[in-house]
Amino acid sequence: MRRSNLALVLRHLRDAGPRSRARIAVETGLNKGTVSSLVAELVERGLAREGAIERDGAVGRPAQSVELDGRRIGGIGVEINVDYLTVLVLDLRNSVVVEYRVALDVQALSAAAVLDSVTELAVRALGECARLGMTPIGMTLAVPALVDVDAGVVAFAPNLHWRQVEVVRGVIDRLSARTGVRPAFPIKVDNDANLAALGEYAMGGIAGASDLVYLTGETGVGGGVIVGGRLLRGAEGFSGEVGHIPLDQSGHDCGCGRRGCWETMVGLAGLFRMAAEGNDPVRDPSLDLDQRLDMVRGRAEAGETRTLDALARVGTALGLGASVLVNVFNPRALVLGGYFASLGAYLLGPVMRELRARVMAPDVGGCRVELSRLGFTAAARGGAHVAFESVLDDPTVVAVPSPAR
Amino acid sequence: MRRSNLALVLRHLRDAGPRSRARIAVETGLNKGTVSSLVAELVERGLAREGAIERDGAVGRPAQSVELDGRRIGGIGVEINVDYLTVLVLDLRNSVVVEYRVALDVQALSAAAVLDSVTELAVRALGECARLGMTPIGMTLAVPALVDVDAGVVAFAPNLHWRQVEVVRGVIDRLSARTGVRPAFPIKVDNDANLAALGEYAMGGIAGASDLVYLTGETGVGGGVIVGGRLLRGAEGFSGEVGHIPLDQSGHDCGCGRRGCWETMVGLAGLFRMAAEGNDPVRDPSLDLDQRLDMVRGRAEAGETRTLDALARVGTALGLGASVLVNVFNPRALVLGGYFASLGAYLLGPVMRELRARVMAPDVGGCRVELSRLGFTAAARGGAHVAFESVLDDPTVVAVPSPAR
DNA sequence: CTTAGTTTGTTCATTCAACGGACAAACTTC
DNA sequence: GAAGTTTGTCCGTTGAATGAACAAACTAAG
Repeated sequence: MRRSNLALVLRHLRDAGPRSRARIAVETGLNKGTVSSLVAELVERGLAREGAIERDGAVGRPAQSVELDGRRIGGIGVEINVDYLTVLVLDLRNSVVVEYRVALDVQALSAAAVLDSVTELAVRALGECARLGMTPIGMTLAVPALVDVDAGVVAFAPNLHWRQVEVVRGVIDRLSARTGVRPAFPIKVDNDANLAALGEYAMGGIAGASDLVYLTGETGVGGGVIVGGRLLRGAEGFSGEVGHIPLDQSGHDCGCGRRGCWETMVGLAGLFRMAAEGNDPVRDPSLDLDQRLDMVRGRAEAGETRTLDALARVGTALGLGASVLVNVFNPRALVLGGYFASLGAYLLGPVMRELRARVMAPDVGGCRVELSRLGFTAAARGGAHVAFESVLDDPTVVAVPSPAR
Repeated sequence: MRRSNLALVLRHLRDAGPRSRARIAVETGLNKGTVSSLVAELVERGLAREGAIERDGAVGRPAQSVELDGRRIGGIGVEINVDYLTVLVLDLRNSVVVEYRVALDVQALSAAAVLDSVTELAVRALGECARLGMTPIGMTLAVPALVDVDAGVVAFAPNLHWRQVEVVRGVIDRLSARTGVRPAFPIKVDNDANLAALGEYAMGGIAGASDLVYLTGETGVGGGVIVGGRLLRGAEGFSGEVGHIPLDQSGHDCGCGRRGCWETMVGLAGLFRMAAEGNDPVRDPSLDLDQRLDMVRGRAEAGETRTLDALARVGTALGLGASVLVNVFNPRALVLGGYFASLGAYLLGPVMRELRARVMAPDVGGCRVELSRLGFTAAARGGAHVAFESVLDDPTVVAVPSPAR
């Protein structure tokens, strides 16, 4: 009971912002005295603090504002992707406190070597946390893969060439070896699109939309879905496989062995194929992906017809597939991430046109289409954020600091 | 606190079956004394009762079994479909207590006339409840339509030719007029496939599978999805629109104005088109649907090639579309209802073949495919069942009967 | 047949935490 | 300067879960 009311007040403080005890009492339906006691405990645990005195000219005694104190605890998010690692620490207010990003050719390295690098960055981040007086409360790794979340194992990551990698155990062992103690916080792995969807939900442009579909354009198409404020995982954790919807039987061959899968139409390979001839540097697989994308963007900005045409076709195909998801989920928002976001200016028009034409519910079912503003940090942010769920559900997991010496 | 623990014990009793107080205490983590007190209150409210004394040869004092007492309260489910009405009363243990079914050409009648008939049947069902000493606890109407659940309004029901029908208000007004008092229980409307999905979840062959996709084959294809034990509704309640996934651009024209929608391939019209020539009675729209379906089944049983071929093609198309949903949701079960269930013997093979070929997760993601055993009562059962959710969430909504005179 | 051991379910004193009301503090308004 | 308002704390009351003790109803062993 105490726990759930502590959680209630803490969540309210986070969602509604700083406010007086009296106002919290009215808004949560709790008693004033109860709120005082709960706030005192939250302050003691370093999760809340008193802010300014609101002397705003209203009659009566001025209110002593109470606000979220994020600085005492940190959530750590790690993203392992094809050519980079990101480690990022968030405070309870979702501000980025620490961010490291290093280029790493993950495909060329063994999983063990990659986890070594991850550990390296994590140790640096933990050191920085300690310096700032932050207690790390949890760490989540985002991987573009089918992930067995409960076991902490990456089952299959085609783009990393990983199969059955015990990520959680690997990281725990390495951190223990490096620091001499087992990490005191929980460590998890999850699919990158899932975590990015959570990141968008928690701190993106449409934060708080409790039903949203996140699509990320990379080599393939990744999907993450929030339903009723909770991440859709499915019975075995394999949900969100949207890339292989068969939308064009006469289309191109897909890596999955079939024909005309959605990702052959809207994945990066599809874009490059449509945008340029075979000998064009845009289609040179030895070049850096970002570089090739930049070339596409440059040509589009210059008004090159073929490029614009390719983008329009990708946009139409994106809208076609998105309409399926919008019909099925009726989300409040559709968030486009990955390269869909960086080339969004050219895709949004066709996407909206398709959605308007194909979504059965009136006015696209009230669904807004947004470009991700979190860019490539969405997954790491989502990962860092999940650590806070445990605190938001039960604030007593944050220990009361031992009395001053 | 009291409420949530009452709910905890009641749910446990329903899900786990009859058992002693001591066992409930162990299994719920509550104190023995607390459980005694909670059970006493549940008995007082007529939701539980003492059963047999379990003298099963074990050492120690024999256990006094406690079981769910469903008989005191009833949930009412109504299904309004193209050519029939069903009204059905369920007790808390999901047994059918009363069931009425009448043929009604809903398309030919005004919405007002249909609601009159619904009221007629509901009054009969309420009378029967009273005779059995049952208190009606809620009533839900299932309609094949886009429904605004919060407003209690059918927004659009193409097959009934309804648009913006205030169903809930209409039924409340008519019941009030007929009985002289406003109904004391909440009345709701919802989409039929949604309610059927809930019915399958609560009492179908795979009851308790907290992630399931329900597909019903009728004129079109209806979809209902349970995610994490809760019905997927979407931001505006328009989720589950699966019939218009564009799977065959070269296909037939769809009523929605586009081409090659999934339901042109697997809806009844598609089946009849593939199974017979234009002048065949199977394609005579003036005949009864059930009759035409019986003809198809008869020919299939007789081994007629063209019919079997058509069923195989429908099965393949069904599996193709289902693979999209299984990839997106990764459900524990896919339940086929409507005509998919009655002709399931001929569809299951091709469906499974497609799923195995197209679902990315290993072994179809652990998804079982089941034919609905609730048949055409699934939606009404689901509707009757939703009334119990409020009791299961807060058992105090069932009043303590006033002391004996 | 008696005694010991086990399990069930109730009773009761204790404890935890929310609630309602009283009240002091700190303001504005008249 | 008095009256009115709003905030936040204090404190006695209340509702409900807990733990321990205990009676009841059995089995098992000698």
